[in-house]
Amino acid sequence: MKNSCSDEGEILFQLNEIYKQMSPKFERCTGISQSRLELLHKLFEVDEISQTALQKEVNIDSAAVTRHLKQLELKEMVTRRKKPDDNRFTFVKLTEEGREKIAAFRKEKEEFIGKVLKDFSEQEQTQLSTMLHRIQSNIEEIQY
Amino acid sequence: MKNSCSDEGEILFQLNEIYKQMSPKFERCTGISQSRLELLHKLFEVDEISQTALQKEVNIDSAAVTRHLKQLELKEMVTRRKKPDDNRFTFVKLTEEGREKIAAFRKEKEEFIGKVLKDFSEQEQTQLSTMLHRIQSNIEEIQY
DNA sequence: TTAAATCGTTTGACGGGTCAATCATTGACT
DNA sequence: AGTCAATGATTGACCCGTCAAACGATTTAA
Repeated sequence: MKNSCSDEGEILFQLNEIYKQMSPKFERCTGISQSRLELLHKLFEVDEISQTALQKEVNIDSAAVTRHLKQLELKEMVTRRKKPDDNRFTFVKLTEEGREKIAAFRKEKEEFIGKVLKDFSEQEQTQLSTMLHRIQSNIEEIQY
Repeated sequence: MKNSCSDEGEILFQLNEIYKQMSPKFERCTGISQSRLELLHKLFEVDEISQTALQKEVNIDSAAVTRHLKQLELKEMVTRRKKPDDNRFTFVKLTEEGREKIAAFRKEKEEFIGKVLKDFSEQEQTQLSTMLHRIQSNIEEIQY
């Protein structure tokens, strides 16, 4: 009750601010957006995967996935082809060039993460992670 | 080093997920977006304010502020007028209707926050808030 | 076998954010 | 006074996300 104006609201606000401040810096430092890098990471782990399968791994709309992949195709980081025995599916795959570039992105990302979590002990990190997980669960339970 | 794949990366990922999952739910539950509500909150605290002054309080682009205010004006939640002695400025002010509506939004927001932080003790909340502040500071230090 | 339902993908319209260019107004300088 | 710079607001182009509608391909059912 009485703390609703001190910490409670503040935390939501902070989560928001962190996101808004971190996203653009991440993009500048690493040279790629978080969403797109996440997409590439998933592609890195597999050989070839259909778009919907990929979409389910990442938390973004299938429309957005299509658009990302189109642009990545233009940049020749991925190739796409129809699944031979079921033309509804399109398979996506990293190009050699793509695989190489990802390594560089990963490195930038690691550096970035290190800066964000500077001065956090391992213990603090797990503690924070646990709390964030609890928040995530709470959010999941909220129904519209 | 060795924990870079366990917690470190996970935390950034979580912060992202929380934002992406929370924002749409917030909007559905409260009936207004976080940014717009923040704008209204600032307006609530003052009588009349110029757009740039408002923009500096909130962490969004002045172009976005202009667009928000135009829409809020259409909905008759705010009024805008040129500053008499310096026509470059436009002053913004809540309408009576606007002030009343905000009360309702606040209530919805409080409820929402309660759900997000369910089962968090007061101590845990301050602990979390402190850590988030540290992260914010770290982010601020990062230069492009 | 044809009609309907389903599935994966794509597209269009929209909301909301950024940056860069522009406009009107005002202030400062000569 | 007249020019030039600074300031606040606006606009246009773009990125990235959503939803809903459409489209082709395939499967199901009559």
